[in-house]
Amino acid sequence: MKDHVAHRNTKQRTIILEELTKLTSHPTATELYNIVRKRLPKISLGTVYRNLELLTENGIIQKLELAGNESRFDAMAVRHNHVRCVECGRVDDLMDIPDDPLIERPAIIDGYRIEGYNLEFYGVCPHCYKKSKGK
Amino acid sequence: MKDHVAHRNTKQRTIILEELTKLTSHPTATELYNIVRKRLPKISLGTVYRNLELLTENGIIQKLELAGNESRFDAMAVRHNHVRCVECGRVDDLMDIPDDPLIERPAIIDGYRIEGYNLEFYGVCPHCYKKSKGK
DNA sequence: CTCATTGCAAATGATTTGCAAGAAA
DNA sequence: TTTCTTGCAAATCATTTGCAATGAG
Repeated sequence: MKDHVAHRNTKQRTIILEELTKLTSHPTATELYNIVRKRLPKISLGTVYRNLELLTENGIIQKLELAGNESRFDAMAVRHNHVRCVECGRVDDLMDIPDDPLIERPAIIDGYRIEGYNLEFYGVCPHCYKKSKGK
Repeated sequence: MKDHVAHRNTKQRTIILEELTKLTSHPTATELYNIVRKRLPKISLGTVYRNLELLTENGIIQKLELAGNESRFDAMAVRHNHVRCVECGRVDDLMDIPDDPLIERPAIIDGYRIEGYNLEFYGVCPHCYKKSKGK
């Protein structure tokens, strides 16, 4: 979209990407904002949103738009699936699950030019399962 | 959740379900509100939301929580997949696509008790494709 | 009578945007 | 310089909620 525009290397952008890369927790924009704030106390949440959007457009990071939930961000650009815990909301990677059966689908269904799909598993994470057994 | 509570048959609830059932367009709450308002001019958007939620909890209708988009509602309670047009936002049913390959997955992955998944295709609908060719 | 439900308005929560000041290139 | 970016605050958008009044059973 904006391939022709010169993007500048700002301190903010660099640190946002650095901190996101350190995390495997798929933070929300606000969570990442709170982390980045430790290094850049003056940064604003709006800047975090703008940069995450830009990095996503450039394919450097991935935006996980979870059904009915706050978006989360993933520094791993390689496509892979995710599981969301219905209890605590955490999101984990599912590297083992191949997404091939869906990729094989025809590119045109019912007249639609299919561009892709969103697939998201949900369930109870090990931690919350352990807690619920304690009841 | 509320199986023990007595639900009352209100005019509002009846008409909301009636109108939703007439539609195959998977309306948003606001779209349905505007339709229902023709029969019940005093109804409020909040009432529409509350009833759609209740009907969903009771398994009478389906709430489609689309990644990063407004929720839409479907009077067909039988599970089936959907495609969303990235141009105009409309959502259509995909009755032909079986979702079996995913159902066969193990119930526990990486420690997660998998309860289900959200799968949503996206692409360009026939109508928008026709328009874009005209450029 | 009771209490689920409604209409209304205000509140919430996530995300976006307008704008003047600041900083890359 | 030029113009992309930022910080800040206000705006937006979907959805939820508090509350007094209403109505179904």
